[in-house]
Amino acid sequence: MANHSKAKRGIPPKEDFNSWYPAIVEIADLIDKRYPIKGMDVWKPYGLSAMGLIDNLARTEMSRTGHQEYRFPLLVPEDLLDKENRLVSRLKAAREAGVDPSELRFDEEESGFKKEVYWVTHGGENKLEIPMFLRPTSETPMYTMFSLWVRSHADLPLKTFQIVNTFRYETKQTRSFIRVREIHFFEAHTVHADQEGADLQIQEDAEMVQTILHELCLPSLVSKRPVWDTFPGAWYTKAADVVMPNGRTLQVATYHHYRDQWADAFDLSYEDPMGETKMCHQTTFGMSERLLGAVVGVHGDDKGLIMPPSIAPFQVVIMPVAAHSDANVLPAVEALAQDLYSNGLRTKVDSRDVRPGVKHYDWEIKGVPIRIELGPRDLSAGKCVATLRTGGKVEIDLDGAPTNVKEMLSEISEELRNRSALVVSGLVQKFPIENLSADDSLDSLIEDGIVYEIAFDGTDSDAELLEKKTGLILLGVSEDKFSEERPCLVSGNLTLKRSYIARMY
RNA sequence: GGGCCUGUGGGUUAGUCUGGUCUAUGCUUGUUGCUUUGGGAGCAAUAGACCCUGGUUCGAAUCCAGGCAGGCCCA
Repeated sequence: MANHSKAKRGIPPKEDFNSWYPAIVEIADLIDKRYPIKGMDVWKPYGLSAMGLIDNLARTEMSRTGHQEYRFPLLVPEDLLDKENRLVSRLKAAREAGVDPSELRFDEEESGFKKEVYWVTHGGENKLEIPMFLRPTSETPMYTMFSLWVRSHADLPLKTFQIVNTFRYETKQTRSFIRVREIHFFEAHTVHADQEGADLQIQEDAEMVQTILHELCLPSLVSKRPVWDTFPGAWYTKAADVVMPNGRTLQVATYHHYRDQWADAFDLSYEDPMGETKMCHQTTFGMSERLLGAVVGVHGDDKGLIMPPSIAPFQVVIMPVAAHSDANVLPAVEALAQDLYSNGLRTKVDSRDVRPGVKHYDWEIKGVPIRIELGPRDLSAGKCVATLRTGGKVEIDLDGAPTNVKEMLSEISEELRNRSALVVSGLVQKFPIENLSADDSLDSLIEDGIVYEIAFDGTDSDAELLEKKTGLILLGVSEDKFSEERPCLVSGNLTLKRSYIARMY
């Protein structure tokens, strides 16, 4: 009977993550994938609401740190891209010139977004003189304007952000929230007088990412990306990766230090107090609906989603029970809802005319943290029954319910943090051998779905060997260094650098 | 970039190989009525589909070609 009911909604077991994930995002009514363009899903109210709450976590952080929200146009004229491409190819040339050729990777690709954008070539019937593309990210449009806005040191720092949709013409397999063609994108861009200003900004970004991930109850691995994986035009790139239950890592946030490289390309300079013209230093910080994808993937279970209370569209759902047999039930439910609501809790009353079990299952699938039943029996006792999505059922007094509920919500958050930390600690393991050479066979040693921790301090070609042999990708150098030196997996050099290799989304 | 597979009501599925009683099956969902309400109740009625275009054929969901859409694997 119990098994039959699961099959009804068709949720595959979470063990089978590759089937579970795409099923649950639709069954929980976050999105509808049936729109006939690959990688472009329709956001449904429940999903959009959760995403909006995530956006607000970001907005809160932005406002706390003195960023202002802007909105730039969607279309970018092609000629603006030239600046960006010149910058990228110049940096690439410089890098190749300054580096021992043996350290270079063989598979250097053409940089920039040129091939990955959607083009607008016509206005009505007329072909456009200068084609335009849909922003894949907004450096180009923003910096074009920044160079008009920034003139003096008094204009700095300029701290901006926007939350907009961006577009990438993905040819690879798309997955809801994880790899999409229309991206719900958060991007913060800052301009500073000098490198120190930008350095501090990068620190601030790192803190904001951790604050947001804490709210979402998600652990992460923070790494400085390898040079070849650095954002085009950036001095360096750092990223936070969340380990999904199938052992693949999902990059959920990146922040880039540009130094003055982009400023140079966009003529972004200012006059300092001495009257001298100087180049600006810049940073960017980006996140997307991948945060929601990580929440879904990490916290959900066989029964459905589990929403962290901070972004649950409904933190509490109240279900009247046997309201037909006692006229006092509905008013009591309304009073309780009002009490919770006025105490800042996102509350929903489910008074649908269906059996209580249906309501339980529905809200369980959607991952509502707390479900409250209130019927004649409770009413006479002045109590109600609260069911936690993380497990357990308790009776609570109607008097002072908001305080109780808030406590339970923070218990749920803690529980989610503990659970996700436990899952990750099982998925991240030490590499099976200490020294890797070209002749080693790893087939029997490397386990599918595991993130490996390694000591690595090799060249680009060492990294290439490592990636080829393992079939995994190097995330970069972790913020979290080893406490004592260890030999690099490939080169054998002693190092403190801790790195991870994994299959990435 | 290379290879493979699949398109049947809102969802899922039978039928396709071997063309014809297919007037297209079951489950689920939707709607209506009765009934029921402390974890997916029941009965009845009703609604809803062969991706598109062309071809082969007396006859196409079924075979062929192209298109569109989706999925999988490898680099």
